[in-house]
Amino acid sequence: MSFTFASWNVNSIRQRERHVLDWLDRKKPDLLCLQELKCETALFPRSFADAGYHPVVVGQKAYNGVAMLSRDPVELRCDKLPGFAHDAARYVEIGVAGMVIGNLYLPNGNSGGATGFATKRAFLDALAGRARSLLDEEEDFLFTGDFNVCPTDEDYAPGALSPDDALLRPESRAGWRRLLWLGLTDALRAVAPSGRHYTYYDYQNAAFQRNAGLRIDHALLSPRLAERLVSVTPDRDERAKEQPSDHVPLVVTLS
DNA sequence: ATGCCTAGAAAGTCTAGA
Repeated sequence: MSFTFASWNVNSIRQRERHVLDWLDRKKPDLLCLQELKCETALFPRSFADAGYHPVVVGQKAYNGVAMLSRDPVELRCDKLPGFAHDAARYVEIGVAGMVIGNLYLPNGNSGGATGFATKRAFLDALAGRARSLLDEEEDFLFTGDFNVCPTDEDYAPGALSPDDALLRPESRAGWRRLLWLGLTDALRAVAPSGRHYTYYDYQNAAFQRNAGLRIDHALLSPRLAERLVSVTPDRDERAKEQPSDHVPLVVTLS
C-alpha cells in the first residue's frame, strides 16, 4: 500500500483555505503538512475536517503555526521540538501508518540580527538531536516542512539571494548536512540528483515568471523509508494560481 | 537599493517573511 504526503507552506491558512481544499480534492494525499498558518489554533478553518481530514493544529497569533491533515486518525507525539526552548509554533510530530512524521517550520534567520540567526542554529541543533533519538528508538521517521535552507548553490536561482543570506550561510548548510550525515535522505535529490527543482518563488520582481526560485522545502527520510521512495514533485502549477502562497506543495510518494 | 510583494495586527505604518 502506498503513502503519499505533501509539505506546503501556505502563508496564511485563512487566505489559502480555498486553494488547499481544492488541492486536497484533486490530489487526495494521505497526509498534508502545513506551515505558516498565521492563525491561532481555535481559528483554524473547520472545512478540512468537513472534507474528511483529521486535523492536528499547533497555531499561534499572527506568526508561524503548523498543522497536519490526515486521511486516517493519527497519534499526536509532540507539539514542540524537543530541545528547542523558544516558544513558537514551529513543530508538530505525529505517528501514522507505522511512521513518525515531524512537520517543521524552521526560523528564517534573517530577522532579529545575531539573536535571530542563533535561533535558527538552535532549531537545527535540536532537530539533529531529535533525529538521533528516533534513530536510537529504531523508528521509521521523516522530517518535512519549510527548512529555510538552500542546501547547495544549485538550490537557488543565480541572484535570487544575496551571498550572505541566512538561507545560504555556512552554519545553515552545516546544520542541514549534519542531518544527512546521520543517515537521512534528501528525498528530492534522491530522485533528481541535479537540476532546478524550486519550491519557493518570491512575490516580488516576477520571480515565478523568471523561474527565480529557491529549494527550501524538503523531506528527509530515515533509511528504511528511503528504500520505499517512489517519487518527489514540487507542484509548480499551484504557484500560477490567483493569490497563491509563495511556496508550492512538495509531494512525496512512498511504496 | 533588503527595495520593487504579501499578510497580520491594528489604525501609524510597523514586523516578518526569504
